Amino acid sequence: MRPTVHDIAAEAGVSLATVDRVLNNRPGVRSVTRNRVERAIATLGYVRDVAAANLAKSRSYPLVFILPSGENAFMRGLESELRFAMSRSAAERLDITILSVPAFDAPALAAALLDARKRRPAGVAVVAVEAPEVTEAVKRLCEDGVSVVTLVSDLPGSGRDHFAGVDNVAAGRTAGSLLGRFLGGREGPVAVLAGSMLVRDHRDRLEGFRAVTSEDFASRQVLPVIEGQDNPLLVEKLVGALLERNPDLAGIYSLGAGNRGLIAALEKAGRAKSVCTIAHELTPHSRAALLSGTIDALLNQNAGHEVRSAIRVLKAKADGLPVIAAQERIRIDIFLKDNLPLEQE
Amino acid sequence: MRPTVHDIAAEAGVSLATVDRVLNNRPGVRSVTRNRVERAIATLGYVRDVAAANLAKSRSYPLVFILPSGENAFMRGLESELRFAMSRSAAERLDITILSVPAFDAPALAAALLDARKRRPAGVAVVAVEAPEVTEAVKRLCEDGVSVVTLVSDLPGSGRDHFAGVDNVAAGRTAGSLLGRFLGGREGPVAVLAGSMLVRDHRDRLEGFRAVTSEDFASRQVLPVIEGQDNPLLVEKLVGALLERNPDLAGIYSLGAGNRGLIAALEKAGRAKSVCTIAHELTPHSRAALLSGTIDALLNQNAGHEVRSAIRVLKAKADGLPVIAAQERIRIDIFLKDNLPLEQE
DNA sequence: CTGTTAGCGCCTTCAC
DNA sequence: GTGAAGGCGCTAACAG
Repeated sequence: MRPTVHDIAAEAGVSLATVDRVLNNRPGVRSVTRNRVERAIATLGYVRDVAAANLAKSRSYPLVFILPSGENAFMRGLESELRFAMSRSAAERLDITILSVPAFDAPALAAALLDARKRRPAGVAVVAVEAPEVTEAVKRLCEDGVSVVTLVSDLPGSGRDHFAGVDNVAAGRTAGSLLGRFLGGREGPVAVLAGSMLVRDHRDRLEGFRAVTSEDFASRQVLPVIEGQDNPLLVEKLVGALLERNPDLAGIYSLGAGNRGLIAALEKAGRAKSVCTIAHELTPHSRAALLSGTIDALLNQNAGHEVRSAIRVLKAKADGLPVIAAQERIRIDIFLKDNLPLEQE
Repeated sequence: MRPTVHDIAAEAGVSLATVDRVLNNRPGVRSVTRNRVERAIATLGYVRDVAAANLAKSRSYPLVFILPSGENAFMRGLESELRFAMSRSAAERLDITILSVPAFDAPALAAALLDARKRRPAGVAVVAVEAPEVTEAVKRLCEDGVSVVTLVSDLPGSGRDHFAGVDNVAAGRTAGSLLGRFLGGREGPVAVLAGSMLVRDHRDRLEGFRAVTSEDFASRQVLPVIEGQDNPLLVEKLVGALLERNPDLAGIYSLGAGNRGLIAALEKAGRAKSVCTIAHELTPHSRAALLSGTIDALLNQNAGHEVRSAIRVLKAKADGLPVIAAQERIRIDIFLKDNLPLEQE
C-alpha cells in the first residue's frame, strides 16, 4: 500500500496539518519540524495523490481559448475539437471559455487577451498574431501568473509558457524536399502561396521551404510569394493569374489556407495533374483533392492533438507540474493518398 | 456547482446508499425506486466524479505487458517508454507487470499469456505473433473478462478489444508510393527486405507495398522478398549478396528491423547514395543513416504514443468507458532528414 | 508554531 | 429493500 499523509504524520511524530503545511510549503512550521517531516516523506517514498488533493480542494481549472473567427476550415476543425474536449471536461474539472476574434487582426486579439485577463483564468491558449501589442498583452498575462500557451502559431519573445503547434520551419523544409524529389529532373519554376506574412507559422514555413530549395535543389527557380489572405476567392484569382503567366509551372507549395481556391484554379486550368502541388491541413476539400490527384502531398497538424496538448500543459502548469516534452511535441503529419485515415478527424 | 449524489438523494427522496446502488446498478432496489432515482439523475444532469469514486474504492489497475526480448532497438525503445510510464504510474493508480518472451516464438508467447492470466489483471497488452495457440490464449483471456490490447502487431480473429499500432497496409502503400515517386523515371528493380512472415505487421506492409507498386508503378520490377529475421548480421549478409546479384538495383524497402545490417551492407558496397532506401522505425542507427543520406525516408510508429494509448484504452475498458477512436489512432510518421525531431524520443 | 475537526464526492459495511 | 455511519487521501478552518 502506498504511504499516506497519516503514515508520514506517524513517522515524523506530528499532526496531519503540519504534514500538509510542509507538503504545500506553507509557512508556520519550524525548520526543525519541517526537516523531520521531509525526512519521513523521503524514507517512506511518499507521493501525493493528486486526485484526492483535487477532491479536497474541489479544484477546477478555468481556462480561456482565443481562436480566430471566420470560415477557415482548419480553425473551425480546431474549434470543434475544443468543443468536444469541453463536452468531456466535467470529469477533468475543466471550465473552458472560448473567445473569438477576427483573423489576422492584432488589435482585436490584444483586446481579447485583456478580456481574458479580467476573467482571472488559470491559463490561456491563443492562436497568436505577431504584433507588439499582442506580445505586450501576453507578457502582462504571464506577469499575473496566468500560464499562456500559444496554439498553432507561436509568439517568440512574449514569455509564453509553451507552444502547442508544429515546427513550421521543419514543415517548410519537408514540403521543399518532397516537392524537389517528386519533380525530379522535370523543368520549370515553382510557386509559393501564403496566407499572410503577419503570422509566424506562415513566415517560418516559407523560410524552411526556401532554405531547403536553395540547399538541395539550387537550380530550381522559386517565383515571388503570393499572399492570398487564406481567402479562397482571392486565392483562386491569384493562382489563376499565376498559371496563365507561367505555362511551364512545375509545382506549387501552398503554405497557408484557402485551398478551395487553389484546387478550383488548378482544375479549371486543366493543370491539376501536371502541376505538382503540396499543401497544408487535412480538410474535406484538401482530402478530396489528394484522392483525385490534384494535390500530391498534404502536411497536416492534428487539431485534436493540439487542443488536448494545450489543455494538458495548461493544467500541468497550473499545478506547477513538469510537462513531458516528448508527449507534447506536435508532429507534422505527411499524408499521401495512401495513408489518409479513413474518417475526417 | 455540479450535482452530487447528495443532490440526487434529496431530489429522489431516498438515501445515499440507494442512489449508489442505482448508479452502479447493483440489485436490491425496487424498480419504482430505481425509476425515481434515474429520473433525478436525468433532470439534474448528474455525472459521476470518477476520481472520487476511485478514491473511495481505492481502485487500482493491474496490467500486464508482454514484449519480445532481444536486441531489437524498436522493442527496447518501447520497453523504455513503458518503464517511463510505470515510473509515473503512481498517480494513475497503475500497477504494471512486464513479461518478456523470445521474438517470433509462438509457444513461448502462448505460455506467457497463460501466465498473465493467472495474475488476474484488469488488462493485458501484447505484441502478438500470429499463430493458433496465441489466438487461442488471447480468446481465453477475453472470456475471463480481461481486456486485451494488441500492441504493434495485431491478431485479427482473436477477439482482442483494441489494436494499438499503425495501419500497416497503409504504411506499406506509403513506402511504395514514396519509393516510386522518388525513383521517378530511373531504371532498375527494387527489393523488399522483411523480418519474418510470421508477424502480421510485416505481412501487411508487404501487401500494401506490392499493391501500390503494381497499381501505380506497374513497370517496376519487384524482386523476391528477403527475410532477415530482424537480425542485423543476417540482414547484412543477405543485403550484401543482393547488391552483388543486382548491380542495377534502384531501391530497397526494408519493412522490418535489423537496419544496422542494411546500412552497413549499403555503405560497404558504396551504394548508399545510389540505392533509394526506405525503412521503418526511428532508432539511433536509422536516424544517423537518414541524416547521412543512406536512408531516404523513414516510416515510424511512435512507441511512446503506443504505450500511452494501450494504457489509456486498457484503463477505459476496465472502467467500461468508451474510447475516443480519433485520439487512439496511431499515425504513421514519415521522416525525411528535414523533419527529424531534435532528440531521440 | 502546531493540532483538532470537519468535509470534498463516492462507496461499503452493517443494521433496520 | 432501504438507510445510517464511517472511511478513501487530502485540505482548510479554527483552536490552542
